[in-house]
Amino acid sequence: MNSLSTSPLKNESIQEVSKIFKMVSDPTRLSILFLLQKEELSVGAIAHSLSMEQSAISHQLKTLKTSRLVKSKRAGKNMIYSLDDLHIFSILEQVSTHIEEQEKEKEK
Amino acid sequence: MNSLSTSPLKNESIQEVSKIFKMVSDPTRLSILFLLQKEELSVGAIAHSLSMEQSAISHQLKTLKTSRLVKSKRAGKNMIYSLDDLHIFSILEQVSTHIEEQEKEKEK
DNA sequence: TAGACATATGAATGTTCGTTCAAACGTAAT
DNA sequence: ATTACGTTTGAACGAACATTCATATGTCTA
Repeated sequence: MNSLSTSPLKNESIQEVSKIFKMVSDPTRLSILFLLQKEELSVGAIAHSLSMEQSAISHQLKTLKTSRLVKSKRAGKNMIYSLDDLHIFSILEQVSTHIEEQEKEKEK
Repeated sequence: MNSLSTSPLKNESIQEVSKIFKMVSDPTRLSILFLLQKEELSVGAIAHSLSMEQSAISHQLKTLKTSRLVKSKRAGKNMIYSLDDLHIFSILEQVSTHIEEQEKEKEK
């Protein structure tokens, strides 16, 4: 695929960029990232805040960790998760702004 | 879900933001957007450039159009597609930068 | 060490999604 | 009108994925 690339990115990079986007394309994972932007949290705290099962959150945290977007540390019985990639947030904020501008357009 | 939101975005907005990210999380769609950043192109030209079937490209262009990321105009037998949303590109560029920085980290 | 609590793991399920194939549609030229 | 070309459309297939359930692992306390 993409044998005649004219993009500014290498073809392998296209794959990596899309992987990053895939991580934040799931509402649950996106919500987790927004929560962690404010403060580090345990799995249970995230699950409670999102009204979802601990297992589901744990699974998603694992994928986020594999993608190096979050990191974890143990605190007694709890596992505390926090953002491992702060750069991702300038991106999230930019998209949020994007959305807000489109909302305003719709109202016209 | 997310009944006790502490995020800076409304819960409905989380859904919308993830939809945008979903659009650019597919390598084919992402490649199309990068191609169109350079110049407007027909369906066949995109398909040839990516070494994919026209039908597959056409399907993806439809979803991109529905999401208002691209627009189309007819030129004889051809349909010419171009970007409809320029804002999305400052985001793509930012992620590209993000990737490049991570690549450098890996080399250490 | 036994029990309770927090988290992780793996299998199973249902759904979403990208691609392919075949056929239809639209346009231009002969 | 018929043919050729470019594009679209819809059904079908298979792969990817998010969630759930049951179970296992790890940690603290009594």
